[in-house]
Amino acid sequence: MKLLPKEHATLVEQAIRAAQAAGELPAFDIPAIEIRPPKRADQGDYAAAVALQLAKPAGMNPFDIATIIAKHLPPADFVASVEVVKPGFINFRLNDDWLRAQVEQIIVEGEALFQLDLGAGKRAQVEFVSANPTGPLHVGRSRGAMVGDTMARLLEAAGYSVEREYYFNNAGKQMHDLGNSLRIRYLEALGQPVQIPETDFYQGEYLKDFARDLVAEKGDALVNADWQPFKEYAEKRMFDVIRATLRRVNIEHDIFFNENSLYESGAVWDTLEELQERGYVYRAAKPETDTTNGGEADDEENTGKGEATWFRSTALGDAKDRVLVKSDGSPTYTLPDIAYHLNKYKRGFDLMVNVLGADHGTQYKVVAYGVKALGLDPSKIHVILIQLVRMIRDGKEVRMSTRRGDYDTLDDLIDQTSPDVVRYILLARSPDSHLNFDLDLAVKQSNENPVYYIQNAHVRCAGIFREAEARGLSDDGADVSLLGADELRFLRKVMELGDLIEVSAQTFEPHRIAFYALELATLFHPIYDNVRALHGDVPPELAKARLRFYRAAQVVFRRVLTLMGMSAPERM
RNA sequence: GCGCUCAUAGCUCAGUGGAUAGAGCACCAGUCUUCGGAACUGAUGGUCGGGGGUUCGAAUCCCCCUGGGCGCACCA
Repeated sequence: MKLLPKEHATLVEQAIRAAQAAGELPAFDIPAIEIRPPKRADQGDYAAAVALQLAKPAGMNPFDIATIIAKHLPPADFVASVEVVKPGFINFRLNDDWLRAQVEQIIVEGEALFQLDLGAGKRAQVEFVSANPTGPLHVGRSRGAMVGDTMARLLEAAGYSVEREYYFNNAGKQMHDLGNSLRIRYLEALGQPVQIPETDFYQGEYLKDFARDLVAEKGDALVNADWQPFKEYAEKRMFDVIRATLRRVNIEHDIFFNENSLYESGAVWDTLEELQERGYVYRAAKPETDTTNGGEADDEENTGKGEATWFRSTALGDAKDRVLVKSDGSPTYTLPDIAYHLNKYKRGFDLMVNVLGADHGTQYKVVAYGVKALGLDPSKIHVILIQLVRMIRDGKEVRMSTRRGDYDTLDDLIDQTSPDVVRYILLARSPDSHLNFDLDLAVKQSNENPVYYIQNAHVRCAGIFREAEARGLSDDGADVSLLGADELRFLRKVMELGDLIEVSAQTFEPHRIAFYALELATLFHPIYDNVRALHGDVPPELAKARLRFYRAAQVVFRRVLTLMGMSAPERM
């Protein structure tokens, strides 16, 4: 399938070169030529503003430049006409016959529609979710889950070979607290008098369930055990729950990477050593430079703790140096984080995408400094920073807290709505934008909810073919030249999908596909009303051509829904 | 206080320096004697938070201001 913006850009570039060779345009460096569909239909299907950009370097009137470019444009099968307009726009109009012929091409490509080779031979990794298994996934985390998985799908569509990775830590204080919390619940389940601690305790109902199961399995054999066996049991059970939840929304990670393995392999200390060799490490009771307070104020937090090991990240532009190893000899989270990314580089990915919550905004920069300090190319990593989700119910914000157990879990949310609704709502927002998840709206199964609107387009196509089959009608050997203006309008939009995949993948903006899907559905439904295939008044040949069109439309909706990790239902 | 980020229709939000700023929902008015029906059509609705600047051209880039969110640990 052709990427029309690129195709047009090539034509324009060739025209500029030809005009320069003919002496009609002066010599200048040809800029990147941007071609895009204009906002209004009377401005053509694709437009180039390059003549306006060239006015200064060429020292000419933009309209004249555009006229000269248009004169030198080589012919192309997809172009019907070219028009030069007022300030200097070059407007292209697609050839209708060529467009109609795309119906067959769409059907041929099927589920691989607009599969690109942008990342051909390249390996990409997307790290997302990465929640420690201290509880079920809650809604706050799940936005990153949908964005990450959709990002992975788009990269696959762009031609990358993609690995999905989940990074977690089962060795820290959180997991210790989890084990201890389960221990208390276990004793409680055995009928022993227990005191529920005020702090460092996970209050979720799920631990009571685990405790009951544990009693059923082992009886009172663990009465005198410490937190450790409880932690191991809880971790295993928790991961089962988390993976099952993710599977419900079509997410499956290829690799679960345990931070602890970086300690077991020695990678953490190797990383420190390498940073040291490169001159980025020093030991001191205080940072060498403290740009936050000019080194004047004697921070209490920096005193009386002895010597720590510091990362001289200020040498790379950081606001302050960071502690790598505390004075008690244990590393901070920063060091294993850097070691983890070093590990990723060693695995040879060409591209690494990290999906993180906005609360990690500072931390990822420190990791980037670490990567740079190790002599690696930080531009291979791209971070998608996700703003937090606010749950709104009855017009009011619902606060979430993992510890107190009164949060809305992703499972709850799926139960109340559907996997597809959750996927779409959490995807259909720019990552930069705060997301108000209106629970009341999401629960509603009405046309206020775009998910149904989009999926219904696919359902309607499927319905047509159920009915056609019942009537013994076929679209074999259809003459697509009979398709009209409505269908052409839809096909024009379809032709934008390839560019959308490319841009989304390159700019790491998976939300674009969600808006595209809605636009496509908005275009489709009126056509479905107008362009009838099964109505008695429609001549057989025309009916056949229209069926062919709907077959292509169904392919497109299935492709788009699949890219979003959603189902393409046959009926609703 | 410092850093990052956001502010666009009543609400929720799109908008990759280009032409007259868009969509969904809500609201209002209609359509289908319901074919395939979570459907369709139309209307209303905007000083793009405010003020400067760069540019032939700014919602978009730069600076200042106002107001939200998040971060500023030898926690993760």
